[in-house]
Amino acid sequence: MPTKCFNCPLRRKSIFSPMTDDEVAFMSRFKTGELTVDPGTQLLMDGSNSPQLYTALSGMGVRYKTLLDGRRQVVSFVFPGDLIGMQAGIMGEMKHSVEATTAMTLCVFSRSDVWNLFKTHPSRAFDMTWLAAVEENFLGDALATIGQRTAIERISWAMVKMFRRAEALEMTDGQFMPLPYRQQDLADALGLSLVHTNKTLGKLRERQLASWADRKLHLMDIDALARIAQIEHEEPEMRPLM
Amino acid sequence: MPTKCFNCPLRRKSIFSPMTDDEVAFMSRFKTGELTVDPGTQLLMDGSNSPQLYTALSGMGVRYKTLLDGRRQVVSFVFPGDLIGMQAGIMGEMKHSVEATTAMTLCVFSRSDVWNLFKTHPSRAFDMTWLAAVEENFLGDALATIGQRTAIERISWAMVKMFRRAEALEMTDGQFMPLPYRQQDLADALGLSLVHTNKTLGKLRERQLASWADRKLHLMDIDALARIAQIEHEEPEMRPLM
DNA sequence: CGTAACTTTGACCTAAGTCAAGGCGCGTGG
DNA sequence: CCACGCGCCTTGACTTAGGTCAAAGTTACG
Repeated sequence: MPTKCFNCPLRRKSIFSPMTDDEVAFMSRFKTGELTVDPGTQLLMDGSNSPQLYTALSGMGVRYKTLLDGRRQVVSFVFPGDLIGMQAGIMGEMKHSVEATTAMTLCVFSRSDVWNLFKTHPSRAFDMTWLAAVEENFLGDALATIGQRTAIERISWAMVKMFRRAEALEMTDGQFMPLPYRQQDLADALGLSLVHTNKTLGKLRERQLASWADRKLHLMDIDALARIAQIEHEEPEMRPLM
Repeated sequence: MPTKCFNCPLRRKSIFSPMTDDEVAFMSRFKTGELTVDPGTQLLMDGSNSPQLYTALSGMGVRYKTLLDGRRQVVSFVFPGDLIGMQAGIMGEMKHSVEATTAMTLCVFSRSDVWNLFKTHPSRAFDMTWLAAVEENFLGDALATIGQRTAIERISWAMVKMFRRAEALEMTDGQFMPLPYRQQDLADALGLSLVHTNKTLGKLRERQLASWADRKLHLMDIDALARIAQIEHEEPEMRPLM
């Protein structure tokens, strides 16, 4: 039985900007269903013009691009609350693929309703654009990371970024958070080889800064990691939820 | 004397989706002025909450992020028709800086009118989101380039991408296009050192594929470059102009 | 209990970075 | 009008971070 938007568990998290009753009611109508998928499921394919967009309710995934010869770039990790498939919703075609890493449940929206959303609910349209801007900003940061930072800086950066996201979503438990990916996924996200990623993770473990095993990430010293990665301290910003 | 939107020279280019008379009229009101700047001018600063957004009418620039210790990542090159400062317009604060490389003229919009645009002109709001999605897609491609491609592939990728953009804007002259940047800018965009960028450009010159001097790029064999970069052939897609 | 999907480790290699010096064109001021 | 300084490009010599290869652990699972 699908969750009704008005008691959406995600919306209560303090990271998400509040919605008016009218907005919630509209989203309830906008939502066409709920989807549950197994780990490994391909949600969206590069080049597809999927008629659906999704908001991740629970579970985690990866977005990635593939070069002709098979090299893979992980573009970002999908966390609960993320909107998936906006490119298809706006531009008509996906430019990357999305795969579920764990089991996921997703709110399903219909692409053809997006235009209606823009016409009748400008505040929700604004929020959707906000999400696009947040994503653009993130990709810019990721670009700076891959383009300029060393391996240990990159990995520290990724851990701090992911941990902060997890904190905002109340997914952390003390110094721990779930991190159900493979080292290969992180390597593909950071433009490093699997072997070098593994060895660099080993260094962080030795130095008692972070350790990642059994799909759990343990950050022992997030400030030290942030210093290594040269991440400035920033308050978590509120963001909309679609 | 500022150009009126209804005879905007840019809008005529076939790459830009057509606008209704009503949309043009609205943009005319949305536009608060025109700005002309000298080469080297800082248009927007990381962290600023500039009250303005711009559309580049002519001239070229760079968007970039800077790490604490000064390392610089060029996020993208600004071409005519690009919307600048949407992050501030939507999220309230710029997350990168923008600098004019050549002299530029820009349409000026007021950030405080953006919300009004969403309320009264959903089609223009949709277009703005489209631009954000295009930019997001581009940054994803750039990420894949820096993360996965070798130096010669990266540079070939950049040249083909830029040349295609220039073609769409009718800025090319046969095999030539203006490219007023320094090698350092390209290096910072691709995550390469200046020296290695220079040597790789030398290789492309030797192999008679591309040569870049005197702020002009000469692409002798764009297909060969696209093959090196593993760029799939794609028709230039129409995009909105703000 | 075998096999497949991941992680870990060691040995070796190479693409790209760093350092340093020189060249070239241009603008400015003596 | 020339020369000196500055910004940018070029080149060569050397170094290194990170890649590749290969093999051995580990865990989960049918």
